[in-house]
Amino acid sequence: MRITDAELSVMDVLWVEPGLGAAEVASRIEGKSWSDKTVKTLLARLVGKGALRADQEGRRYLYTPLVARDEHQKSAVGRLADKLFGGRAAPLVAHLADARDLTEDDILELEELVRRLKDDRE
Amino acid sequence: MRITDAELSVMDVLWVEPGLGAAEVASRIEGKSWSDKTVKTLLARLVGKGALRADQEGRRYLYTPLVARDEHQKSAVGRLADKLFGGRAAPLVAHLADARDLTEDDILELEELVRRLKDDRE
DNA sequence: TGTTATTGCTTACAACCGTAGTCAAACGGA
DNA sequence: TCCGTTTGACTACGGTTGTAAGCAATAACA
Repeated sequence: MRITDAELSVMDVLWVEPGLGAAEVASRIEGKSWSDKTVKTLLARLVGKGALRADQEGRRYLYTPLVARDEHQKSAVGRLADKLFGGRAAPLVAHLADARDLTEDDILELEELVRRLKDDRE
Repeated sequence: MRITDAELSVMDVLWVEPGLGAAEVASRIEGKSWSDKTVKTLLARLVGKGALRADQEGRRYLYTPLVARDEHQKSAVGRLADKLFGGRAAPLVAHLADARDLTEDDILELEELVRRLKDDRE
């Protein structure tokens, strides 16, 4: 399931705080100056494509993600790897290192991650 | 500059073999059964957005990338990192490892990459 | 020389996306 | 009870994307 950029802003809110109503979601969107109508449209589209559940509560709905953020991140990264790098991981990471200056911590984290990957494999 | 999925198929051909004419590009596209009209439209759009150069040769054009594949990969990966991971590299790689089973070789390559990153930094 | 194939240019068109307006029902307060 | 406010449903509308058709010029072939 493809979640568009605009929709992602909405999901970001609900991943952090599930079960909000439309107005609450709208008020928590950062960086955009969207009309609440816009947010409602996005909510409706997300419900339509099965990314959110809408539970009626009185005369409004509370929205909850059906797709975990984790899952979405995973599938988006996987798609990019396939599309641009024939599914190969190392070149992707190399380009990432090039695109974003990695901090000391990033590198340590990566090191640890690679160590874990190696261990898991044995 | 954003290159769409369909456009990417065209770029992929020209990155491997620059300076082809429209018909040649069309014949080298893999995995799609596109009319040559479709390929021409995509070529024109790519020229329009400055991703390709069109050099007239007789009554046709030869197309050559103006954007290096490398540059495109880098910016796409960077965009994804920003959009989904707040620009942080390590979680992206972790999700990648989760999304695609890494081979022994992938892991060794990653290890080598991390080593190089560390060395560069000192 | 008349016809066919090729090429680029222009146009099309439905689906999707970002952004939002209109409308009607219902609730909450004066 | 009347009115503004909130909410969801429906509709809109220009731009982008995927996919392609139509047309006119020209090159190639019979």
